[in-house]
Amino acid sequence: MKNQIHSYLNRYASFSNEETNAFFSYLSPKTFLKKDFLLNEGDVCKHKFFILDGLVRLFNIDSKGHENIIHFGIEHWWTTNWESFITEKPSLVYIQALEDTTVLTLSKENLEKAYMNIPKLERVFRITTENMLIAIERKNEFYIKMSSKERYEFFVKELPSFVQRVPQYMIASYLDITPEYLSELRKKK
Amino acid sequence: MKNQIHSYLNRYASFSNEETNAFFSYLSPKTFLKKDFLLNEGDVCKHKFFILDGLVRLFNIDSKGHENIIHFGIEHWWTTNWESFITEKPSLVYIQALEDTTVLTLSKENLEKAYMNIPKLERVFRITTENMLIAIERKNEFYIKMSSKERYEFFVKELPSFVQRVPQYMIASYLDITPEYLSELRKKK
DNA sequence: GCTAAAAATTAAGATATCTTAATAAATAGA
DNA sequence: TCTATTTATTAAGATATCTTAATTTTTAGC
Repeated sequence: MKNQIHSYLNRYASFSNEETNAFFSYLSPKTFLKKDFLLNEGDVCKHKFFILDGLVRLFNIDSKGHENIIHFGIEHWWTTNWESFITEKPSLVYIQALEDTTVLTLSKENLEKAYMNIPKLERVFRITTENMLIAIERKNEFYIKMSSKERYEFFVKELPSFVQRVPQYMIASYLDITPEYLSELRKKK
Repeated sequence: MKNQIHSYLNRYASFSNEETNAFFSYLSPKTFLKKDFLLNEGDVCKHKFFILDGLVRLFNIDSKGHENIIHFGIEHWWTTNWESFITEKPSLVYIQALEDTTVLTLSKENLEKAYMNIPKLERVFRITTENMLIAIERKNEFYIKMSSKERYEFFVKELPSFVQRVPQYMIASYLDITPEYLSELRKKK
């Protein structure tokens, strides 16, 4: 567990064991059962979650009562509702475990303390945020110009493990396709 | 000019005049005429641009020869092709001035030096990157579930100055609508 | 002010995707 | 193993959006 954190930090700057320990002390492990909510709509998101094991989805419910999945999160990803976490406004989205999921939670309070005590962390999170930005932009660019069918094929090719672990109707939601139409697309193929 | 930078930096941490000057020394001003390219497809993006005055678009050209606008950039925004800048791979996109545009350029080399000499900058860019992430996610969430018509109305409401400064067919491209269909939508309204 | 180029509109027909509603298949819990 | 619940499929009709191509309007350069 501490190893995972140590190697994570050292990808972007050099951290001594003491520094890793210091950062680790700001984290607390927590387990969520399948279907538990890591974050509820309306609550302020006070944590970042580093997923050690499991799978979560971030979604909202629109005016028609439909769930729209915005992201999935899996092992070794940080997940949070950025907007709520940073602005401290109530979350418009839910984060829910799709499998039993173990995370390390990092509160905003602790994160600010960590930045103060270990300034090098600014660099780590600056870089990981940049990487996230790239990932999101890349996804957008691909997805915007692909048809529903192409999006699905791309998803299956790039993220086959999700196809195993996530029900099809949730993948449809993530790809912004109705489950019925996705079903048709799969038949045609 | 230096003022703009000083107040920009001090939004996120406290910088002395000396520190601001030090950062400023890493920047060089440059002017692009309307239609000039700040970045060409195929080139590695070696700079971030802080726009002092003017307007640019970031776009690519798809397999059918159509231009797809991904972002606009205006005064007081940083613009760059993140993916190419960070990974140092050839850019898949163009950045082009839509008006005569004055920028401060910051090379990757200088940025790394600046991070070394003024570590507080890590914090500034960590925070601005987070803000960008929020902005992109917010845009995605809104846009994904809006119809073409709603997207256009939202754009007009939120960014009226763009409607003045950018030709309609480019707004259509940004909103992922054909110019013909946007024209119909405007008529119906 | 005139002309060429760029931008916007119009309209008809084509297509992708959605909606609804019913049914079938798969899965989880007792 | 059985039953209830969840998930996936099917099909018909509706709709949003695109494609193409021609026309009009606006803008920029001389």
